[in-house]
Amino acid sequence: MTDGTTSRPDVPRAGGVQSLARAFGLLETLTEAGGEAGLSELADRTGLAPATIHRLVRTLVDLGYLRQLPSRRYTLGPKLVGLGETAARQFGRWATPVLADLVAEIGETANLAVLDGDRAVYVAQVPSPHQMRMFTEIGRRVPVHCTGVGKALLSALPPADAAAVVARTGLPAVTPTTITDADVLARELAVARERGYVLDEGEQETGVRCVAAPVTGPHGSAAVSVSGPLSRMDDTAVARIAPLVVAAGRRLGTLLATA
Amino acid sequence: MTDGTTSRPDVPRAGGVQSLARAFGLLETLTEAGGEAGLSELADRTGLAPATIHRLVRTLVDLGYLRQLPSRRYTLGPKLVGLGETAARQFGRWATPVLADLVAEIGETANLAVLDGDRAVYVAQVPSPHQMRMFTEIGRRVPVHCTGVGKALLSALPPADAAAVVARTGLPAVTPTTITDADVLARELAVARERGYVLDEGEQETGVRCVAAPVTGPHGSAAVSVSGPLSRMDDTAVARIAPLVVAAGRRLGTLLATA
DNA sequence: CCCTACATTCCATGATGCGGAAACTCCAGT
DNA sequence: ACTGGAGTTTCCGCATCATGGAATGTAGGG
Repeated sequence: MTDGTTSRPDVPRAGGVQSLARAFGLLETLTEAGGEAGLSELADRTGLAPATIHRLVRTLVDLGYLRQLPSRRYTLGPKLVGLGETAARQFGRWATPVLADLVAEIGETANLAVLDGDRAVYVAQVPSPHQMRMFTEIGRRVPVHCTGVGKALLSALPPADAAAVVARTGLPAVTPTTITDADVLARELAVARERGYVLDEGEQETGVRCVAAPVTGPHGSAAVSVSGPLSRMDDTAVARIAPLVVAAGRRLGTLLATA
Repeated sequence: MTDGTTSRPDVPRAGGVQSLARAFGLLETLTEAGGEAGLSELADRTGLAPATIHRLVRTLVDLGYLRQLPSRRYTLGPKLVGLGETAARQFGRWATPVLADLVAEIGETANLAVLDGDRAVYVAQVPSPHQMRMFTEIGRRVPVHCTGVGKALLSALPPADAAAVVARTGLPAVTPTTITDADVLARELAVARERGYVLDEGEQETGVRCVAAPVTGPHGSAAVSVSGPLSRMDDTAVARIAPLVVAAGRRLGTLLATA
């Protein structure tokens, strides 16, 4: 280590335990590599010595957070599923009451999502009492450019950062109304910043309309959304719903900072 | 690695990177503590020096895997949700085709679950084409004593280990048919080991019948299940379904060892 | 207001993780 | 079958890095 190797640009502030930062870096690298990778692939991607990676990865396998396939490649292990679920439930604990209030007032499904990397992850949900309702799984990761929560999360970011996320993920069309132009999206985000909420007009699933608002917090921010079928979510309904969603976003922000 | 010292629940087994083992131990401790804990509580539970814990925990906070609340207590962070979801999806990738075959043959929802700690976690699912179908979220953790997959997982364990799990979790009644006696459960597990599959007779949700079989693998084992409403899952149907589920369990076991 | 409990920072110590290089394993080519 | 090579795993000496006791800072409770 003769040169200043602590200045790794992609893994910014590693002022803590290096082996830990490296191990989690490996987990993320594995994720980026499609959830499965060999040792040398990890070495190439991270620039670490194979021996070092092997020791870290071996430890993770022993602990059950990684699995080694018979092909000697590595995959994320079952214990991570449990941890992730507990983490999601943790968020849900303080968010669910607020979401439940929203559902009680509005009658449509309410969701809470956080930004993880370049995707939005649903961390809490309260379903609508209607027969026909949205079907969103907690823990599900969705693109940011075509979802209410995704756009709300982007609107809370500095425009440059939001643009960077979009540049990385691209804007694949999921439905006919999906926004596929970065400039159009940027303009919509500007509007969203102005009025405090954002609409999703069937951009991920046809016939589903969604109102979303950011939850401003200290660390990574979050977003609330309410979504339902077009038949119930007409313009009048949206006008009534939007302020409620924005208010819920504020309440959640306060909770997140206080609780 | 064939020595039987893996039965040490509190201290994970050294041999790897200690700071890593300790950090993940802290994450697990945090989970056991209800998802939220202060520094000294973690110190009490783990027996580590506060300074050591603080440094590890600080690193995890910086990395986004832990959140520090304004009360200075710690919670699981948002990044764990994403990792967990990716891990679950990873399992799903190779399991889904097999589950889809099951659904095609049987017409009922098929699930795959793994044992995580003392709970069963659903890691993959293919829903039935029927209107009325099971509603299981991926990543959901359910008790072992009252679910098909749970009992199948237990049946794959050595009887003593299965008994230990049940002793820790207890047998709370969820429905009128839930098994609440450890001996009755032990006897049913013995039968299951014999014939290769296990039934869930509305033990977690009334009116739902479920056929489950273990997936024997090298590391932690898994379990497949098929579940549907009593109206469609009569005795004749079960007799037809059971061998298919057992066969799927074998196929998945082979895949898990080969893929 | 002081006092106690808890969280955080400091710092000398040596245990612990590091990585270059060698041994090994699994395949693919001939 | 034999050989070559890419990828994986083990070895081991060095110094870096994590460690934890003690000191300092920071809320809440009496």
